[in-house]
Amino acid sequence: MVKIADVAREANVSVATVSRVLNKKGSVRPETCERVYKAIEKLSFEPNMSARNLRRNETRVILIVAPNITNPYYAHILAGVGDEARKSGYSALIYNTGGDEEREKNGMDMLKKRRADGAILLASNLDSMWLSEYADKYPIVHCSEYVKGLDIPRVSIDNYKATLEVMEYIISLGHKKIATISSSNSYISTLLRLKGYKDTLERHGIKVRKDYIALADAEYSFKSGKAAAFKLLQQKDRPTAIFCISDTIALGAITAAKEMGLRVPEDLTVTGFDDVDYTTMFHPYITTVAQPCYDLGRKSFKILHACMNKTNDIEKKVVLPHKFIIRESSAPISICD
Amino acid sequence: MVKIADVAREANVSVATVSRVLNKKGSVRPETCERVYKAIEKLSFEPNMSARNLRRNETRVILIVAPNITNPYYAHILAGVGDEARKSGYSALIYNTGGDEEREKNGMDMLKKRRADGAILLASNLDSMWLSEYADKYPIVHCSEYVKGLDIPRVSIDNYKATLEVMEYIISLGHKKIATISSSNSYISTLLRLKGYKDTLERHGIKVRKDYIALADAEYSFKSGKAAAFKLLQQKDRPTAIFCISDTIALGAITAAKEMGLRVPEDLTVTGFDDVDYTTMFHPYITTVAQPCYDLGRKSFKILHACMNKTNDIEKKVVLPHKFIIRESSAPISICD
DNA sequence: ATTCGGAATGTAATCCATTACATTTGCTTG
DNA sequence: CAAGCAAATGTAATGGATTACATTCCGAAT
Repeated sequence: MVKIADVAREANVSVATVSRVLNKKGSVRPETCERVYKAIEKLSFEPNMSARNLRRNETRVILIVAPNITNPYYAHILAGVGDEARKSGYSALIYNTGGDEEREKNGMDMLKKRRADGAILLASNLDSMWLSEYADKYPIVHCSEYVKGLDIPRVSIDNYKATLEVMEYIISLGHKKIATISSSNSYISTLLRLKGYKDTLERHGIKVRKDYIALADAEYSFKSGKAAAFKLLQQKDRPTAIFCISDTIALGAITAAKEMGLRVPEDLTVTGFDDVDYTTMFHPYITTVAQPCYDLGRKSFKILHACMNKTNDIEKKVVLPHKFIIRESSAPISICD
Repeated sequence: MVKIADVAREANVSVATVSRVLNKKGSVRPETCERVYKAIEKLSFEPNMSARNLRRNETRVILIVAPNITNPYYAHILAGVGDEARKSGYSALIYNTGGDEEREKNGMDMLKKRRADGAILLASNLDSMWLSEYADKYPIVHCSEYVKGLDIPRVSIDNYKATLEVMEYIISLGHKKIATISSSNSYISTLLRLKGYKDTLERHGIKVRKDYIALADAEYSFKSGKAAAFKLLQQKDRPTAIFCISDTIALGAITAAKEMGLRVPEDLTVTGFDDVDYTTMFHPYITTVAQPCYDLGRKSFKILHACMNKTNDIEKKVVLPHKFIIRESSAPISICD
C-alpha cells in the first residue's frame, strides 16, 4: 500500500507538501508540484479514503433509502441522484428497505456510524415522526414522498393539483361513474391523490361511493391492480372510468377489463400516474401524469448537497412541474351507455 | 461526537476493553461487559466507521458497476446483490456507467482509493482486457456478462444453450424463415445468442441470411427494437419468426408487427429473452427465457465475499439454470403460409 | 505460603491523510 | 547590506478504533 509518506520520500519533500499538492491548497512551487506529481504517477499512489474521511470527518458518500429499486419509478430517481452526486464527487450508497420501516431505521443508522454524510429518503410514510430525531442531527432530504409536519426539505410534484387535472379531464369526457384504485400504503402522495379524487367529484356534485374506491397493495403491483379492477368492474353498476394512482395499476386494470371483454377506452376509461417506461410499449398507450423522476432525483441531491455544506438559503419545499399526458386509454363516454 | 474514549471513561474501563466488548473479541468479565453496554447506551455511541476502516483496512462496502440501473434486468440483479450484501454486513455503492467504458474505469478506481473492498461488474464488454490489471489486485466478480480469457470469477446463465432451446422450439413450430434482432453492444451474451441462432439454423440446413439479422441499439431500447423489426418485416420475403435477444426488443417487434397489421403469433412468432416484469403485463404474453436475476445477484455477492475473505476454493464459473417459458407470442406457422 | 497460569484489563503504537504551527528560503526595500 | 515579509516547506499533533504487548488479578496447585 503506497502512502503519502512514500510519495514524499520519492519526491524529496515532506508529507505536508504532498498533501498540499493533492488538495491544491496552500502554495507550492510549480517545479516541486511537478516532482510530486511525478512521484505520485511513478508509485501510482491513490489517497486512502478511510484516512482522509477520518481526518476530514466526512465520507463524500450519500445514502439513498428506497423501498424497491426494482420499481422503475424509483430507479429513475436513483439514476438522477446518482448522476448528480457523481458530478459533485459523491458516491451513492443504496439501501433497499422493501417498505419495512425497521429496515428504514437501520439504514438511517449509517448516518450515525459516519458511513454517509447525508440521506435522501424516497418513500417515508406520512406519519414517520421518528425521522425528526435524525433530521435534527443529519442532513436529510425527502424525495417524492414526505412526512407532514416535519421540517425536512422535500422535492416532489404537486400530487393534489395533478389529480385535479386528471379528474377534471375525466369528468369533461362526460363520465359520472368514476372509480379509483388507490393503495394500502401510507404515502402522502396516496393520500393527496385520493383527496383530489374525492374533492373533484364533490365539487361537481357527484357523490363519492365507497364501492368505487378499491385498494391495490402497497407496492402498486400489477397483480393487485388487476384484482382491484376486477372487484370494481364486477359490480352491477360498474364504473365507466377508473382513476389509478399508478401506471402499473392502470395496466392491471386494462388487462382485467380486456379479460372481461371490455374495450379500453371505448367501454372503460383508465388513467395512470407516473408515466414509467412501459406506458407506451403497447396499446392502448396510457393516459397518465408524467413525473420528472430523473430531475426529482437531481434536485434532491442538489438540496442535500446544500444541506451538507451548511449553506444558508436551503429550499424547504420544491415542487417540480408534472405533465398530464392524454393518450389512448381515455375517451368520451360512449353514447350507447 | 461521542468516541470510544468517552465510553471508556463513563464505564470506568480502558478503551481496549470497550473495543473488546464492541467486537466480542478477547475475554471481558460479564459485569464489565454490562457496564460498557450501559455506557454505550447512555451516550448513544456509534463507532466511527472511517476510523475502523482505516485501522482494519477494509470498508465493508462493495461496488456495483452497472450500465443502467433503470433497466429492470439490472435492477433485479442489484436487488439480489444488495440484499445478500446487507445480510453479511456490507453496503452497496452503485456506480452507473451509462455504458461508457471510461466511467467504468473511474468506477473501478474506487477500489484503488479504498472506498470499496471489492466490485461486481454487471456489464463488461467481452474484450475489456484492461480489467485484468484490476483483477490482479482487487476482488472482482463478473455477473451476467464477462470478459473472455480473463481469470475473473463469473456468474451467469448458459446463454448459448438457452438460445439453442429457443431456436429448436421455433424450428419445431415449422418456421423456416427465422430472423433475429441482436444488438450493437459487445457483450458476451449478445455474441453467444447470435452464435446460437446461427448454429441452430445451420444444423437444420437453413441458410443464415444477412437480411434476417437486424441490430437494436446497445441498450436494447424498445424504440430501436421496433425500428429493427420494421426493417425485417418490410422486406419482400419477410420472416415468420423473430428471435429477439431481449424482452424489450421483442415488445418493440410486437408493436411494429401490430402497426403493420400483422398478428402475433398468428402471422409472426416473436420470442424474447430475460423475462422482465412486463412480459406478462399485456397480451400476447411473451415467450421468453427467464433468467434468475435476483439469484445471479445473490450468488455474485457470495462469491465476491469469498474472494474478499481470501477463501481458497472460489468458484470460477457458476452457471445458474435458466427457464424457457412458452407463452402466447409464439405459435406453429400458419398453414396458409 | 508461594508460585504458576490464565483471565481480565490497561498502555501505547498503529493505520494514513490533513493541518496548525514552526521554520526556512528568497526577494524587496530602505 | 540588513531588515522585513511573503512564499515555500517542514514538523508534529490530530482524528477514532484496533491490537500487540504489558500488567494486574485471582484462583489452583504444590
